[in-house]
Amino acid sequence: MTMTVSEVSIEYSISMLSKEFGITTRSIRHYEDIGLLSPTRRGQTRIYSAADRTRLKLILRGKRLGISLENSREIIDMYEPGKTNVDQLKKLIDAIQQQRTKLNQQLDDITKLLKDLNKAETDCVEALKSNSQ
Amino acid sequence: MTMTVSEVSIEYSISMLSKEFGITTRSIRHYEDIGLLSPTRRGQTRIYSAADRTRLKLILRGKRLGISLENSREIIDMYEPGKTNVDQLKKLIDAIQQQRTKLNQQLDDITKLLKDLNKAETDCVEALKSNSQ
DNA sequence: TCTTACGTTTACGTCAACGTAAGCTTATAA
DNA sequence: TTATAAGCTTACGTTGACGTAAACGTAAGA
Repeated sequence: MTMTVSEVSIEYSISMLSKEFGITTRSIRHYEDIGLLSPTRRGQTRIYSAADRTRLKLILRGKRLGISLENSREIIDMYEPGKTNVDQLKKLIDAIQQQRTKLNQQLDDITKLLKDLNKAETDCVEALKSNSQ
Repeated sequence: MTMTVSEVSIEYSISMLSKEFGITTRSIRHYEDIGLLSPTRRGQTRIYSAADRTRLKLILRGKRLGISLENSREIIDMYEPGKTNVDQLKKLIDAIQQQRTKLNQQLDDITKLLKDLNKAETDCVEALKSNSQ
């Protein structure tokens, strides 16, 4: 059987993803347990698509921002508005606005913390200088 | 007994702080349990100073950034370099740099997430428009 | 053939960050 | 004076996000 390039889609094993992102396979399976991922199977073995990999990437980005897995699911689902229902769309827009508010708060927190760190560092450097004299 | 204004320092009760920051008194006591706060006492009752309140503020800011209480303690302690030891100072500068790296990563994550949210929102609005026609 | 690597499921364990009583004291308002 | 609010300690419970161990299947290389 022959196969053209267009028929081949990218696939990832669980260990490939765990190595790429520096997490354990247990974590990846856990994300599946709670319905955040649903890779296809070849026999029992999990096969991850490029879309699955992207979802995982989004999950990890959320984690770095202190977003719970549960909330990550909601956020990720925002990107795929397969919901034609008007009420659901309005809810989505509302949720998006809330998330934006939280992110802006984080932005503010980060700039403040960075300023504090700068101050702390110069203080340290000063202390080192006066110590070496 | 008379008292001049300069003798009076600002004090807070535990419930005042819990209301101001929208957290439970249990949380505040928990932060004390693990050594993040150490208010003075009037009898058994906790009395919080302006400095205590600031520490609490920093803790909560850290929480919004997904920083653990343990790490928050370290970060907060960076601001008070009572350490004259050169090694400790160098360690501090190193920790500061690490924290900065993490924060910059978060900054990047946030801008990306905000972009995604904008896209998701316009998609929603579009869907609403085509739905109302 | 045997071991080594990678995959699987099931299930109990753990750690952080509190929640949630229970049972007690003290102060102020009705 | 009673009850209502605010404070306290002690201690067990809970939730999220995995860790860890057991017990097993499958495929490739020495």
